Amino acid sequence: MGPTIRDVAQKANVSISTVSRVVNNPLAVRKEKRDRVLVAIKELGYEPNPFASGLRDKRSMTIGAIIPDISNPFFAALLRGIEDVARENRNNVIICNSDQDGSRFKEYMHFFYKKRVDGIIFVSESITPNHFECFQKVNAPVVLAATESLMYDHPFVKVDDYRASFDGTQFLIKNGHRNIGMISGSISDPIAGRPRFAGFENAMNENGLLLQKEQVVFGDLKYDSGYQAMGKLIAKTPDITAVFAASDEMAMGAISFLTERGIEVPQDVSVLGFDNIPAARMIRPGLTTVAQPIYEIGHKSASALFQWVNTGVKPDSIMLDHEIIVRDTVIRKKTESLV
Amino acid sequence: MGPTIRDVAQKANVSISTVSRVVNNPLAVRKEKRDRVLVAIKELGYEPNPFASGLRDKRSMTIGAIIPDISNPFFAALLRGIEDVARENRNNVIICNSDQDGSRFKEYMHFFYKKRVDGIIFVSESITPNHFECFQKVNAPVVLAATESLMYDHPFVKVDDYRASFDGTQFLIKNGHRNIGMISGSISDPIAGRPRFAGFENAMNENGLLLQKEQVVFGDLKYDSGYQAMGKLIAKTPDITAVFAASDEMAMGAISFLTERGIEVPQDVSVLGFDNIPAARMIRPGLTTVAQPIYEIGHKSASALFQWVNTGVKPDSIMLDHEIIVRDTVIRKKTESLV
DNA sequence: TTGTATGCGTTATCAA
DNA sequence: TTGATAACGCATACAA
Repeated sequence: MGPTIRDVAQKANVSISTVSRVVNNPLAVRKEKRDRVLVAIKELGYEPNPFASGLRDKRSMTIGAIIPDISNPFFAALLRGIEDVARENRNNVIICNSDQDGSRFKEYMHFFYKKRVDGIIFVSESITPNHFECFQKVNAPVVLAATESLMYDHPFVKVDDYRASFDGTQFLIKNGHRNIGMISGSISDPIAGRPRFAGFENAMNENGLLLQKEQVVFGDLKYDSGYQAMGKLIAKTPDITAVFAASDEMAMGAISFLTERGIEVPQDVSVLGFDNIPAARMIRPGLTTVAQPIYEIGHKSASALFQWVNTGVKPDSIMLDHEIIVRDTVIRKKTESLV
Repeated sequence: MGPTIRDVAQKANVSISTVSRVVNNPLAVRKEKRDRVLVAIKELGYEPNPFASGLRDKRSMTIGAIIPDISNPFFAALLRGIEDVARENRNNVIICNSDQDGSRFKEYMHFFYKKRVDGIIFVSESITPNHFECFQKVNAPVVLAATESLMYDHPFVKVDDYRASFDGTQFLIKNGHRNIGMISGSISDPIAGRPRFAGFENAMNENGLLLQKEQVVFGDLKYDSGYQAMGKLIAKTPDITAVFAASDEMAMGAISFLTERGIEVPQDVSVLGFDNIPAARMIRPGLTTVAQPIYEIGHKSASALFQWVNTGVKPDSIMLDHEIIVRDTVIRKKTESLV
C-alpha cells in the first residue's frame, strides 16, 4: 500500500498531528514546518486514506444516484451533469439503475445505506409512499432531478412540464394545425405523463379546439411504444395533421411507423417531440422538439445536493426553462384554400 | 449512525468476533449461536461499515472505469454491462469521463489511486506509454474493454475489428457494390481506426477492387465528422454506390448529408455502419450495421476483472463475435444491364 | 467453537 | 504552535 501519515511525519520530522493539520488546515502550522511537511508529502506521493477518514468522520464523499436506465441517452446526459459536479466536489457517485422496477428500489436504498452515501439524487421517477419511507430510513438528503413530489417535501430541479407541453401545443396550433394527436406518457405518471397531457389538453381548449378521446393514445415514453401508439392513433384519427409525443423516443417511434406506411413527415403529418435527446438532431428530418436542459438538470440538482450536504441547509427547488427547438418535423400547415 | 458489530454482539450475547464470523464465514459458528446472531442482525438492521472493513482489509469494493463519454450511447450501453456485474459482486464503479482529453488521464488515475480502487476497466481508448506508466503507479489490475494493447500485456475484451470490417466490406461487395467509399476513424487509432480501415482495404483487394485514395475519408467517429466526411467523399468520388462508416454515428452523419443533398439512401447510395448503437434501429431507413455486442463487452470485461481481483490470477483476453445486422440502408445494387 | 486483543490510518481533543 | 492519545468499526491471530 501507499505511504501513510506516519511515513510523512517521520520524513518531515514532525508528529502525525502536524501532518494532518497541514493537510486539513494548513494555516494552523508554522510556515517552516508546513513546508517541510509539504515536501515530504510530495516526495512520498502521500494521499490520505479515504477509508480511515470515512471511518472517523462518517462522511463517505459519495453520493448515490437512482436512475431508470443509464443506457437511455436522456439519463446518460443527465448523469453526466451529476458526475461533473461530483468530481468538482471530490465525490463519487454510485449509480443504481432502477429499470422502473419498483421492487428493486428498496434494495438500492439499502445499498446506499450500506455504503453510507452522504446524499441521494433521485431521477425522474415519481415518489410513492414506499419511496418516501425508504428515504427516511437512509436518513440522507434527497434531491429530485427531473421529477418532483407533491406529497413530500424534497427539493427538486426540473422543467415545468405542464407549461412546456402547453407551449409545445401552442406552437403546433400557431403553425396552423387544428387536428392534433397526442402520444402521451401514462396518465399515472405525475411528471412526464399527466402534466404534459394536461398542458396539451388545456392549450387545445384555450384555442377552442375540442379534444376527442380518440386523439390521445398512451405509451411508456420509449421507442417501441411510440411506434405502436402511432399505429393506434392513425387508425382512430386518420385525418390528423400533427402529432405531439411526450418524449423524443416515442416521437422517433411514431416517425418510423409513419414512414413505413408511406406517410411523409412532415409533409403529411408533423411530429413534435419532447426532451431533445442527442439523437434528435442526428436524424433526418431533424426532430423538432420541446427541449429540456438535460445536462443542466443533472448539474443543478447535484449542486443543490452538495450545498445541502455541506451546509446542512436544505436548498430551494429550481424550475428550469424549456425551449422549443425548431428543426424539420413540424411545418406550417398549408391553408386549405382548395376546400 | 447505524448499529455496530458491538451492538449486535451485546444483543445476541456473544463476542464481536462471533458476529463477524457469522457475517463472513457462517459455517464456522455453531448453529445455535449463529441463529441468535442472525436474529439480532435482522432486528437491529445491522450493516457492516464498509469503511472499517476497507481500512482493515485494504479492499475498497470499488472498481474504476475510464470511459470516453457516458452520454454517448455506445459507452452507456457498455457501462451498463459493467455496472450489472459490479452490482452482482457487491461493488461500486467509479466512472471517469476521459472526453478523449489525454491530459486529464493522469488526474483520473490519481483519483483512482486515492480511492484505492481494486481494479480498473479502461474503455475504448488506445494505450500510450503515458497510460501504461500511470497504470503501473496505481498498481491495480487493469482490463481493457473494446480496445487492446499491442505493446502492453493487459487482458482485453473486444471484437476482432479487422475481421468485422472485412466481413462488412465483403457484405457490401456481395450485394453487388464495387465502387465503395469508406468513412474511417483516424488511422492513428489502433482500434476503431487502423484495423477497420485495413479490413476494408484487404477485402477490396481480395476482390480485385483497386482502392483509390479518394475513396477514403477520415473522421473522429462522431456524428458531425461523419456528416462532413460524407461531403468530402461525395465531392471526390461522386459515383460511389455504397459507403462504409467506421461507426454508426458517422453513418448517421453521412445519411444526414446525403438526404439533405437529395441523394436517397439506400436507393442512390447504400450505407453500412459499425457498432449497432440503440439508435440504429430507431431511424428510418433502419441502419444496416456491423454489430458489436456492446453490453456483453462491458459485462465480460467486468467479469474478467473481478475474477482477477478475487483470485489473483490474470484472466485471458476474450474475442467476441461480431454480426451483420441487416436493416434498410444497404440494398443489392441493380445490375447495370443498361450500360 | 469462542473470546480477547491488536492494528488498520485518520482526525480531534487535550495537555504542554 | 505542537505532540500524544483516544476513538472510529471491523477482521483476524492467538489463546483458551
